[in-house]
Amino acid sequence: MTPLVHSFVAHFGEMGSRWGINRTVGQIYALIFVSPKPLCADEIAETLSYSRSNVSMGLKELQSWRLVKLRHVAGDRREYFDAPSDAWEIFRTLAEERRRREMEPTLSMLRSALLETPSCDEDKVAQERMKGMHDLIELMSNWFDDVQRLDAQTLAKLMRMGARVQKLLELTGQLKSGSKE
Amino acid sequence: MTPLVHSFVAHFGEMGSRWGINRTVGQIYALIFVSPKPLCADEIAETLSYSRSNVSMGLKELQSWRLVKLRHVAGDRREYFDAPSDAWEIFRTLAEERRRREMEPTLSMLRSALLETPSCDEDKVAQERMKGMHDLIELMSNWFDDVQRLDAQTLAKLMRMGARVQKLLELTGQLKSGSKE
DNA sequence: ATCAAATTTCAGAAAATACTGAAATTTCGG
DNA sequence: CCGAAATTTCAGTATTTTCTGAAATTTGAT
Repeated sequence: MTPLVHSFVAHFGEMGSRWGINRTVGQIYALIFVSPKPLCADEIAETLSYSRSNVSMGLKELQSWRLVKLRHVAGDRREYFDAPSDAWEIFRTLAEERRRREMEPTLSMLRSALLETPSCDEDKVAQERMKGMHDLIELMSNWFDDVQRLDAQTLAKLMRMGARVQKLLELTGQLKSGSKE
Repeated sequence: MTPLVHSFVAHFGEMGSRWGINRTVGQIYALIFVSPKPLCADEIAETLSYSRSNVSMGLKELQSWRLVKLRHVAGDRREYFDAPSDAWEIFRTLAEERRRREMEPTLSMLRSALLETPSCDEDKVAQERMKGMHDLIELMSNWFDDVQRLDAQTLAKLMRMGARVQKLLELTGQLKSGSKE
């Protein structure tokens, strides 16, 4: 590993826990991400000094996040991995997986909590707050879904507009009020 | 704790680790969030059966995330806590803290990695990939910043538009091409 | 300033998580 | 199918994180 790659890999190892993955998984991903060619488990284990089995589990985890893709090299029985290098694709994948793992379970818990009949004033207040949380999470979740469908270019344009979208929205409001609906 | 509140609290405890906080912290937050009145550390420790010191550390953590606010009750020396109940405010706070904790350190690592002179072809490829990642994170980071400044109403409107924003953008493109710039 | 109530700190125990190596299983070329 | 190469599983160990209780510190009413 060159010093440049080493520092990148080390950083991903350190940040791993904040991102909800562990050190090994973070480092494996970083290594695959910057590698010019697909890597096999042995190379990864060797480079990072982790056991072959640990790397195997890490790769499974990364596949479950859809952050690495399995490749086959002609005339080689081993499995090779590379990572999508398009940042937008990665962002989409992460957003989708996080929604699935971090938002959906809560949404479904909130949905059933909101169906309960409150048994006291305390429950009434609790349900009101849960309702607020539920509605926001649902809104965000649907928004993610919509945004997934935009192409990278449009998405980038939107982001670059940033707060100026507000102006656009005001403008449309005016247009609309003078037309249908 | 009523069964309704209990299930909400338990869920936050379980999800905690996916969200980058621990079980105690998740449960303390959930309890404060749905409580009709501010709670003090003793009440929380009692309700959740955690030690007073654990609750103290959990509250510190929640304060560092700006998810709970310190209150004082007249004629009582103890510290009471409540949580902002406006979902948008919570979202803003979370987005801002996550950016600070999860994106900024990586952005600064990437910035310095990109200043290095690549020592070989491998480094050249690595830097290209890092550049892609850097640019996206920076774009998102700035976008968050912009979005922070929008009021809840505008933000909600934007989200509800979802993918239809694309139409709006196309429209503006047409308008623009017929005007300045 | 005093002192009791409240909070925080921190060392060590408990629990959870990550990691390894050996064994089991799968895979695929012949 | 056979068997070597590759991958996965899993029980046990190591490490990290969380949690507690006792001691130290801070706070604020008197």
